[in-house]
Amino acid sequence: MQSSLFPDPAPEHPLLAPLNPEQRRAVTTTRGALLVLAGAGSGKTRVITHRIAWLIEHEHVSPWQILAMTFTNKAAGEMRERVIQTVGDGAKDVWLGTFHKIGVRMLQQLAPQAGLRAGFSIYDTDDQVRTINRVMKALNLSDSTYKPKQFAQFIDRCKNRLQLPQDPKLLDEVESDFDKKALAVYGAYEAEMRTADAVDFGDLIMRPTIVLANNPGLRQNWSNRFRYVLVDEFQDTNAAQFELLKLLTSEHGNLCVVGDDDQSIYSWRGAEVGNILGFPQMFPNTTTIKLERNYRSTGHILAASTAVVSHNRNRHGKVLWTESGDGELLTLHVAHTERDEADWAARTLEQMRTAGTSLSHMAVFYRTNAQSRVLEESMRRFRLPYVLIGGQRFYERAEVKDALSWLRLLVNPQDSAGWERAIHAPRRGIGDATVELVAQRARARGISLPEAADDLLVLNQAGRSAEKLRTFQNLLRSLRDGIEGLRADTVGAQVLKASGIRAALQVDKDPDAQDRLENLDALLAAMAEHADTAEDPSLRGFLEQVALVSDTDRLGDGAKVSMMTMHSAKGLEFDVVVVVGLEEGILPHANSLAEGREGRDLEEERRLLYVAMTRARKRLFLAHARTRRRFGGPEMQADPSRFLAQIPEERIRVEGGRAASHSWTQGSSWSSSTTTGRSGGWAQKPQPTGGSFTPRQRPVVEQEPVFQRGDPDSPFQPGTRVQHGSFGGGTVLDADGYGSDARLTVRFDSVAVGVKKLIARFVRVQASP
DNA sequence: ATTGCTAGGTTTTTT
DNA sequence: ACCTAGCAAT
Repeated sequence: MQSSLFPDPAPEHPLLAPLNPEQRRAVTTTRGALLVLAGAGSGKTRVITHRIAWLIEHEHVSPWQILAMTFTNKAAGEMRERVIQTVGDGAKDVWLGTFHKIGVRMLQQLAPQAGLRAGFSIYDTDDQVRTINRVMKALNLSDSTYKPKQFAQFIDRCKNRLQLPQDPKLLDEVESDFDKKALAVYGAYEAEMRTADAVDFGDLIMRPTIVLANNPGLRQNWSNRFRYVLVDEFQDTNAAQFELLKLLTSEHGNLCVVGDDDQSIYSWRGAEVGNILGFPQMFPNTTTIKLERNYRSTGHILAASTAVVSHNRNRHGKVLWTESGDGELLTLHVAHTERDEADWAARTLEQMRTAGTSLSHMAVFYRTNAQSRVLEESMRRFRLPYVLIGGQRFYERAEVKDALSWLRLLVNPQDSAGWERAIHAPRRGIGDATVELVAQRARARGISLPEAADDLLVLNQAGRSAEKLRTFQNLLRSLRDGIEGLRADTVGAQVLKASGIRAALQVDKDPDAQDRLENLDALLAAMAEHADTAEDPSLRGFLEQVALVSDTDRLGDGAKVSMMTMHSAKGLEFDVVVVVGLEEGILPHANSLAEGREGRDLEEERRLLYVAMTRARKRLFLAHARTRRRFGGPEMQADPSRFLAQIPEERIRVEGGRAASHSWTQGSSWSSSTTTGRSGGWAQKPQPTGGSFTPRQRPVVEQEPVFQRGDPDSPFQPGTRVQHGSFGGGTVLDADGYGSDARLTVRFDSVAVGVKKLIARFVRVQASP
């Protein structure tokens, strides 16, 4: 069916033996520009690792001449491991890492040209916002209607497109009041970053790119150094990243990009699908290879996910196929509330475990991190071990950030954001007034906060808290003097002690203080591990790692269910996948439904579901709840996601509650809705594509019936006869709440049972006598 | 200067 | 429901 028109290059070579013809071509086409359109589960990682191995073993390229870029540390780690497995330890010299990691390594070597000192700091989003806040104060914009985050977004957007504040094109584009102010903030922010010897995430790509672009000699050197450049997940590159790739391959043009336009889900971060869609035009002699054979999923899963994504108009278009059988049907569960949904997820996973699947091969995906809480609760209730991927990161906890800010100050004495944090960690009698004094001095002289503090002390203008400030500065200096040649974790221990961070927590009566202390110990443990195992065991190396690696990147240790957002799921695969919250407003997310975006956001939401579905190897469970609370408010009606209607009905089975689209036509059908089975669902009805669940097409009743105590419409009027699975028949005494969650007080007929309080969903209303 | 309270916003996704 | 920034009280 998909046999190649090209003869197999060298099928007898052991590296090529496990590959199909297209994969072989992708591995052996080493010269020039190569675009590999790799469908989900088509063996993309295998192609990249074998290609690297092929270059080294067959073409005798030195490992250090190969550069391989990924987007996540997970992907980089996996790839590194697999390459080493294939070619041995020689592969350790391959430059393999995330774009940002490669950016840092380049910047370390290009620091002088980039105007940075060797120990420069990497600011995270939090540091960035702090800096913008300070800049806004300086520009008297603190009271403006715009928030620091908006300016941060503006700055990121500029950097993703390689636009410096003085860029003439940027100046041209500026029109609105916001743009004008944002540009001013951007300029001042850059100046501030320079005084602090700091870079942000955007800089990690933009700065090396600009250096190479402005310096033909360096560009030549770097491009000659890397003879072969490979990029994974190319659909997620932004303009700056693509430009960097062009510069790095300018001497030889050996650029191999692998990606899938259907899995482009990061446009909000500046990714341009155009990079992959227009790649052949950009590199005129591009070889294009499509990998369309899927090795991962069952036929049903593949067909269902393909059906969904094929509703998108803006795509290359691939036809994935598989030789594995159809497998089990997909399952759609209709839950009443998000809690029911979570419980069902836990129960389903438990069943899968009983049936023999290891928990480490199961995952639950959701759209927003906020959805994880209910799921966690259910997992705990059902005693299912789980790992949360993403979410609140270890290194973002306040006490950990406090300790890190001290460490950063030791490596980079000009780190203003670190200084601003460290001076309050712990509280030392220096308040905002003093900090503001320092900030003003820094502004006036164009220097960093720590330097300005020294400046004020020398001039005796540090105000009331001068002595405390002097103690702080001296402490920093003496710590800095003593760390030469020490292990990172030794320094860490010293800092925790000398700063008073640990002591302050030890006397803290807050019940969480113990947890925080344990987190600090965990930080020290991480530092020790780093000192023992890392390629660059220095403190600087540790801080760099912290800035670029989220701790939860590692997964799959132990028999635990993985829980993560659909975004983090990209690149992973699991035997059993459960996707929850498939409702309008969640997926597609409400923010993607705004007017005037030509449906592009909606298409990205659809791709997100596609990514989620295609992670599954054997079983795929989908769920939506009929009501959900947002912001802890009351349960609100939620409509099933329009994307569900795009799954062919013969691929999916509806289970659980009465199908949503029937509930409002049948009155209080919810009272019997816990009966499992297939009591007529939307899947039985022929559905036109394009979403028959949109509100305007629904029957008139918009609101789920809500019953409060004493509500005359409630089917649970006092006196109503009900039936319970184990307690038998009884009579309702009182009802409170609404829907299936109503709390009932029931006198059961059996004297042994007596009066019980229970939840409405556990009883059936008996037919009227 | 620090603590403790309230109000208001928050939830899209991440290197 | 939860977190934060901003305010009043100490």
